[in-house]
Amino acid sequence: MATPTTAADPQPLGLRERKKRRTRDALVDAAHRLFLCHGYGRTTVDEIASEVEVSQRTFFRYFANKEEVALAVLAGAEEAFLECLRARPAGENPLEAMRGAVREVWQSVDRGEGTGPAALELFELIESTPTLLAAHLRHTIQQEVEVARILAEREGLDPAVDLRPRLLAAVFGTVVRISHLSYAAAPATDSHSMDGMLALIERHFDQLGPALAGSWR
Amino acid sequence: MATPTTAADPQPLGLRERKKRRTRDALVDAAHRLFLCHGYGRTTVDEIASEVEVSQRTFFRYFANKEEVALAVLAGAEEAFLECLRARPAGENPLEAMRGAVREVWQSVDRGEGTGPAALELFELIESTPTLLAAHLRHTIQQEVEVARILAEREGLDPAVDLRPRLLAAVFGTVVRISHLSYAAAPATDSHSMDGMLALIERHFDQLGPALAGSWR
DNA sequence: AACATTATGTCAGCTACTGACATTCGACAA
DNA sequence: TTGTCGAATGTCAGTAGCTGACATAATGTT
Repeated sequence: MATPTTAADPQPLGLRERKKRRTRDALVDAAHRLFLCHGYGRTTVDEIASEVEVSQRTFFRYFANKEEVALAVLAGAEEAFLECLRARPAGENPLEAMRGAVREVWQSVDRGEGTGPAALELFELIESTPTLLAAHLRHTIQQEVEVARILAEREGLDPAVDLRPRLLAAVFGTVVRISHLSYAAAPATDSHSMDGMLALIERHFDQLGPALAGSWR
Repeated sequence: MATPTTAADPQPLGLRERKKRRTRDALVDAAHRLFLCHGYGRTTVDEIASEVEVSQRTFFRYFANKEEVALAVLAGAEEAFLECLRARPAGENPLEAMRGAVREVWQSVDRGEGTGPAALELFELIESTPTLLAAHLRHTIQQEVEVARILAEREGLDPAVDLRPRLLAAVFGTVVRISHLSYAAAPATDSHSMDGMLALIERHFDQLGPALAGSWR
């Protein structure tokens, strides 16, 4: 019965891995607190590190740079989106699949998994911090490349030849981003929920056709 | 006749302004040479400054950061695009106006004004340098906001209410960016000219409708 | 020629980030 | 338990981007 190493049934994580995950989470947490409180620029890496009682050098072993710790939770959500998209039924066309995946992700956020409630504040922080915005946009287009890859595979296309996947992924990303913006910009009136966000995205998608059409009058 | 200050007929620029412009141009030039030769990351600001025989501090009086000197010529092209767009006849619809403005800018580049031939190499440098790419994307969306403002004004719309200008500007920016990418990625075969670039953009725009349509098969 | 403005140089300092090496801590076996 | 190995961490020194403060030099103005 008694295996020498503690059994690996529920979580095959050793003590070591758990500890690493703990300090990583603690760093992200402390960083967010400090960023939201004092601002990104006025928070030094040393402060974040000493908050978790870790050396600065260790911080940079977990995160390549200061931006990464700020965008960490977003990176998680992006990864979740990719997994949802890959798991969408093959019968759906590209647009349906992406809408479905976005819905899934926001609903899981709504249930409090992962990022939690600070998502909105985080968006504002990013938008108002040039460095963060730049890094975030770079991540976004990387995400779009991956999304295009998935879409092309679903449809059996070669992404080097057919540019529709890349194009659709980019347009979709744009719609989501603008939705985020007008969501955050809107006075915190009604429907500040995930349903509100999804409705916004749908609405913007509906405006896409008219926007591309010739005249607007 | 003899005005004390030299007359301001052809160029109202004083000696001071000319000198400033000269050193600024020299800095951009030296920076580009060094970046393309040794890479962005391996070029220090001190090297750029001493190349022009200027102190590092002076460099930072001309450019807020190292990225800015790399993206300077692009910023010029973006400004030119805005001016062209503002000058388009009011009869054109938004899409026509933007296509026309893009055509004008590329044609002026073709005539050797401003950026010149190094445009392609610069794009590759930006795409392959994470920091530069991030900064460039940030500039791009700022540009899109301004474009949306112009479009809204042309059509007499309130950009806070109607999101079509913002949406169209973003989609247009995306199409142009992807066109640049596939232009640079293509083997330097035929039509590596401004006409080729414009044709690419047109082609991608034609694919936009199909890409947004339901199924691709 | 004298003065006001403005660009530049110098210096000191902060912060992000990295390489190298020593140390400590968790994993695993005897 | 003990000992050994590898991984995580700490410490230290150093580079580079960037800024404020002040002195100096160049330019424009009267």
